[in-house]
Amino acid sequence: MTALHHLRANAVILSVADEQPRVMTLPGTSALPAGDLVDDQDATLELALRRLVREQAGIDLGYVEQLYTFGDQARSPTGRTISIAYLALVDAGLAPAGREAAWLDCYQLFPWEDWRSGKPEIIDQELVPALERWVGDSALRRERVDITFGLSGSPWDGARVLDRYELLYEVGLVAEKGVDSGETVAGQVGVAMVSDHRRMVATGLSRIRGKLSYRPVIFELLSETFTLHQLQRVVEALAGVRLHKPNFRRLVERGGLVEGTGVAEQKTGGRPAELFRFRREVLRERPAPGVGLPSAR
Amino acid sequence: MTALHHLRANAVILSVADEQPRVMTLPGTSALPAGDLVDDQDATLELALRRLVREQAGIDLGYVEQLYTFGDQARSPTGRTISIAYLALVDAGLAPAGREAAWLDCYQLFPWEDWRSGKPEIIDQELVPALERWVGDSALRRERVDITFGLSGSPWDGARVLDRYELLYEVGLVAEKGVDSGETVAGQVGVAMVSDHRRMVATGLSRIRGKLSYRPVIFELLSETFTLHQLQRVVEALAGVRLHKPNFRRLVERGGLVEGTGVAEQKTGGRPAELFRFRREVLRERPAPGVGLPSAR
DNA sequence: ACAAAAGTGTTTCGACTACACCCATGG
DNA sequence: CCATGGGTGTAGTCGAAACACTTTTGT
Repeated sequence: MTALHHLRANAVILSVADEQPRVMTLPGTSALPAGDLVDDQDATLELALRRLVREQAGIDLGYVEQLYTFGDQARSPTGRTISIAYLALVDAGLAPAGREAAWLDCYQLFPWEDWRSGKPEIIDQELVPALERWVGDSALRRERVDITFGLSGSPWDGARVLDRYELLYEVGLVAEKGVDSGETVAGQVGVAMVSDHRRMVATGLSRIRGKLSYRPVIFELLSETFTLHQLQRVVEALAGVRLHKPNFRRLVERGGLVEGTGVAEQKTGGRPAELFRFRREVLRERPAPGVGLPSAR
Repeated sequence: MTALHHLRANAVILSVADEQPRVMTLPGTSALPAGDLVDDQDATLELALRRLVREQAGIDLGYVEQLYTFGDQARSPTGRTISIAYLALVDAGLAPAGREAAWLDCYQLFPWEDWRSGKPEIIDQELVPALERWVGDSALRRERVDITFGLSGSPWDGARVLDRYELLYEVGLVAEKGVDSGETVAGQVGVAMVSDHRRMVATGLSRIRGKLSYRPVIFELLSETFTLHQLQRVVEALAGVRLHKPNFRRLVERGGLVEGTGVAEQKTGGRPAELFRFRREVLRERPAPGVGLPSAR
């Protein structure tokens, strides 16, 4: 009656260090922290995940949300594997590294997602030609590629990280496809991860890019106090775009998202900067407080 | 090593008829279509859900997205029950009813969510007094209640359907809590459903209310052509608020979301209205096309 | 005629953008 | 001094909100 299902939990743990978004992996692997959900010692799935990460990586997670449940993998004789993926955000200052945890640069996984120094070359040099071949004269494929990669006059939508990964997967441009199907295609892009872990990271990046503009999640990645410059750099790292400094300052200050502490940070490389902190009251004042990226509408 | 997990899929199937949002249930019950995921005959979980709904309710779903995976229920000796909930939207015109499927008014489940005729009386008459008692002098509870229910000057955020249900659950104001814990509290609100199905519907309503303003999902609930009045009524039904007619028209037309067909609908009760259709090209033009509700930022 | 619903014009308001510019510190 | 980053002013643009109003049908 009830079949055996292999149930796993996976953790996409993100932080930003040195202006790079990065995801936690198990040292020496390209695998996310993950484990079987074998018993019922935890009251909730989220608590099970927290325990799992504590045991595997020695870190107590703060912000955690459920990401997505993946169940489409190749089947095993004992039944389908179901993976419940969670997204966690940690302050780079508190994030461990070394024997227990390693960190992988997200833009090594998705080089086409970092537009901070302009349009990534890989798009026009490698992705577009391959995508064009795949499109052929299919109008459906044409529309999908245009929307997903912002071609033919469509705008680039930073939050479509997952759509882009999935399209590249279908086209055969990412290594996992070759691994899965046994065949290898020339010109694969980005660093691969085991199983469908890169898809999970793409899901996480999509989620947080979308959420930046309507929830103050960004402060989960920063210490208690920070300069506006640091805040801006972290937002830029995640969003993958450069922002206009004077306007960014006003948006977060006038938006009531932060408040000055009166204390100044000295080691800025220039004039000392005031330290700010997240202004919690904003949650009571505005329905959807976030940092507001260009074309968030 | 691997434990037995009871894995189920649940379907929150929404449509709007007679200006009321409603959710599909199995006839004679207050249960969502659901079933065990027992074998691997389906390539993906979503396909398994589609088959399940076809078999149980005799309907082929169109728009489907994964909602959330619930796993916190009371445990059984054979292991935890994991429920993967999906959200589906169907055009009221195509939706069946009768022996195979019944429909339950969403605002019977959540009477406090329908603000189309002003603030629902149940809020001030029943919810607020009970919530105030629960708050006591806890600042944490105070903040949570204020944000969730828009008290003490905080704005009402339509998309927080789930937050509100979960808070009422914790406070003991919804019947499921009594069912689960064996105790009953006086003054429970809204129609209950079996197990955690009402929570799933709340999750679905939250999701779609949030999505209305940045994805053109509303058209999944309408037939091929419609008057702007019909469109507005469906949006209002889901969002639970009245909208300003002239501005609504312009928002969807100038926003490129719809285009006129030149054909007129006669039976409007007044002047004939032009029939419109969804303008698919908007997907190529704008990053996040939606209907734009008041205070969507 | 009048009710009911469709549909248009115009003004105001506020949010975000872009551009130009000044300030304070370290080397 | 000048490089680096901190920080401010202001004008323009665009979309949304509010209000007043006209048009076309059925009864």
